[in-house]
Amino acid sequence: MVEIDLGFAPNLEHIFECGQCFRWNMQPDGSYIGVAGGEAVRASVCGSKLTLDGTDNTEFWSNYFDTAFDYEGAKTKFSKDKILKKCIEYGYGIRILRQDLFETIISFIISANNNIPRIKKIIENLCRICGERIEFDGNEYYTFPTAEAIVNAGLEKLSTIHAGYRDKYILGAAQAVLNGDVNLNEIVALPTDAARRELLKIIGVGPKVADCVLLFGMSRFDVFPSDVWIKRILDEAYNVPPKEICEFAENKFGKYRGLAQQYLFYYYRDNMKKLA
DNA sequence: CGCCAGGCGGGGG
DNA sequence: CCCCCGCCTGGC
Repeated sequence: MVEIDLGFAPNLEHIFECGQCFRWNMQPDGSYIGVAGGEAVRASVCGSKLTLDGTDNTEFWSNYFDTAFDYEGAKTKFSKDKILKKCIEYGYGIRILRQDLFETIISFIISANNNIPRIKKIIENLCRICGERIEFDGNEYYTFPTAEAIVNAGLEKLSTIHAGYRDKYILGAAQAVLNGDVNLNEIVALPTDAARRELLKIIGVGPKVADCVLLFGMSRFDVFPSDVWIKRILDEAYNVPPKEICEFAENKFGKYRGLAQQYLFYYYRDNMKKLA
């Protein structure tokens, strides 16, 4: 078991349901089971700590939950804005997970023009057909596949994961990573704008997917992913039209604007749901 | 049945 | 450069 001290009582729902990840599922007892780093683990809250059953790898999971970043400091600065303050009070436990880059690219290619329940199903199907089987707590789970495993599966087999027209994008991205056309080790070393340009070369990766990859797979907090929800939210909350979102976010929220985006998104998505 | 859901690629103006 | 259309699939 691994214990992680996040400085205050963690809120798993805030972390896992804010739209950044697809492989964590709430259990009947309120804990979450997820797969990352080749391990399946159960995350639960124990007092002020996050505990992970099924692993001894403190180093990996401390990095995954980004224990180094000063969330309290960022939240204090953000709270000068009344609207953001309200969002932070609602989703105070949000953290940006440091997810695997390749997994994030493939996952957000799948996310395009899609909804979360279906995205999760497709990713689980993908892992089942070409990930590695692992066991945890009497059940079977599958690791996220390597680029090589996806290429070896081929398009015909990939068509069975029900990704629709995205299956060829998944295959193409995996091929590009495998043959070196896309070099992930080089991309992570690039400044954000240059890294974005490289990501946009991948067929199936547009501006929104690229920004999600930068934020969730590369911890670049200086991006502000803008999807239909964020467009609605910025119009409603700040009266900012879509074309001005990028500039507005940079000026208003500063270098950690990607984190601000998560607080806004989490609050307003729940809030707008209730209205419907 | 039609519509659309946390975009994107491709084609035409 | 911008805009517009079609798109796999599943749910309503």
